[in-house]
Amino acid sequence: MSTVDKTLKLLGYLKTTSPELGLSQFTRLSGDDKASTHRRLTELTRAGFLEQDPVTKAYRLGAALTRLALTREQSFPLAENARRVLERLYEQVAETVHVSIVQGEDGLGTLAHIDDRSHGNRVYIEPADVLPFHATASGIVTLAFAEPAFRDKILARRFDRLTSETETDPAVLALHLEDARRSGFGRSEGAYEPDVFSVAAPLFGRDGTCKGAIATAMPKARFTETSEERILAAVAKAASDLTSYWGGELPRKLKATWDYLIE
Amino acid sequence: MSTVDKTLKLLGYLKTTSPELGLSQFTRLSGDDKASTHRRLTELTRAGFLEQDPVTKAYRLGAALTRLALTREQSFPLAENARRVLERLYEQVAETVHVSIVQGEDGLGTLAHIDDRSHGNRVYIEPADVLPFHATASGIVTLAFAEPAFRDKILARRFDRLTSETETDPAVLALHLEDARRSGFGRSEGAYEPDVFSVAAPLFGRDGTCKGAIATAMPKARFTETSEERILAAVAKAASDLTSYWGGELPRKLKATWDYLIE
DNA sequence: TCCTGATGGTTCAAATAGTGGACCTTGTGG
DNA sequence: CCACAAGGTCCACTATTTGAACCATCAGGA
Repeated sequence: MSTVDKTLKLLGYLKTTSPELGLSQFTRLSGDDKASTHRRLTELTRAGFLEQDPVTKAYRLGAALTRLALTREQSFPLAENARRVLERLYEQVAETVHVSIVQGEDGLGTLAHIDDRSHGNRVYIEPADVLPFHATASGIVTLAFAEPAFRDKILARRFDRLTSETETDPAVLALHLEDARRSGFGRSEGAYEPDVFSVAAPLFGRDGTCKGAIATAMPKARFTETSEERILAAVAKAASDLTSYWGGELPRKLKATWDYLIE
Repeated sequence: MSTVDKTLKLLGYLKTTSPELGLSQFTRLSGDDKASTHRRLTELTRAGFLEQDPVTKAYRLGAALTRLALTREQSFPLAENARRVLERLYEQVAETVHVSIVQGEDGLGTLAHIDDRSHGNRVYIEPADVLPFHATASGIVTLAFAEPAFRDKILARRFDRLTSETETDPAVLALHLEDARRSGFGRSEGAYEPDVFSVAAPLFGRDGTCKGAIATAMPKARFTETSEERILAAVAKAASDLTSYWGGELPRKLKATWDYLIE
């Protein structure tokens, strides 16, 4: 493994659950010795990828990342396109909608969302939440269309039970993935939050890989046989649009599957 | 210079003006040989910091950056805090307001903004624009409070004349910086866009350095002697608030200067 | 008071990982 | 059909990275 790899890997240890780490913690996590870890951290800090708290000496993610992400966003406006597509989708489904993208191996991070404002009983998005792969419609469908190697790595983990409906058995989850691959949609019925129903469709980037999902979430009661086809069609259309805005393409199979929905 | 440095430096060559570069272009820009450059690019691609277009073979900034920036934003919600403070500021000045942060050596990138919706004659923010240091209120005040080394590096450049009012003489710009340091405010009178007046105040991060500026922009005619003090006070208050939300502190001198405005 | 075991940080000989000139392949324009 | 520039690869040589041992500081305990 190259030095650069080892150095960049350090950034990955900083998560929302542990946004600041000290030298010793990095050393333990990486399994390398303290001296090398320290030099790597110093290099990242010099480059602006990390910032060091002058008092506690702890390291956190730095401004250079924001800057580069901003540049990326300006050149290839993923979030802006997402927002545009979400607005159209929201007009059609009148339920909370969101676009989330893969965040390492933890789950999905929300890139953009619109909260429902038309119903009394609505679903809120907590934008800081990381959506777990196994318990959300977005997670399931993303995994279903992800690279096999990545999928296997995730499926090899232990899954938390978040509600009484959460599926934690890898074998059953694999069936759900199979189902998502067949239909093009991920579904979750209260697996993440009780009583919340959600449908998600995959999004693909320029390199053809699945980058995340677009989804809508609503109280279970409002997902009826009457509304189902309308909602699925709207979500599929949105996923197809956003994928092409992102410069990607739907896999041929998926396009064929959705043919009857997006004409 | 370490390998990691050389590798990370490659990311810096991707800007909004050249969002995609090929191997040869990177090689020329870095001055290194092709083989090393190629290996570095490959490593960055593997780590997700770059993406390679499968057809053109060109490299662009990758999804890992968005992911890490998202994590940073969730842990230390710079943009969210910015938006909150902007809303308060907008209520007070009822003009277009924005927060922009240093983007390498090119200028400032806009992190959040609210466009005026109360006047017929209003100023629009183009969020993709990079605000040059020499021609905007935000740029001037950021430079004024930046590290001397950084300031000198920027001042050593050639400046473009964007409007008939743009100042391009480094000596005169140095005086403007002096002025901004004294008052705590940067000003621009049509130097970026004709007829647009703007006032900006500096923002400081946890490490005590100036990260960017908060500003309001309006048609020249609406910045009058009557409105001036109200606007300055609101901007100063907003800068002070946002700085402390960001975990930073105003330099003691500046705090004293603004004392009469923010009590 | 003086241990003990954390923390962050530094040193330098040994060894590993990075370097870059030369080379291959493909595609475009003349 | 050639020349040139593009992306990419090879491998002997060498410079950078490595990590055990080191120091300084701090907090708690006997």
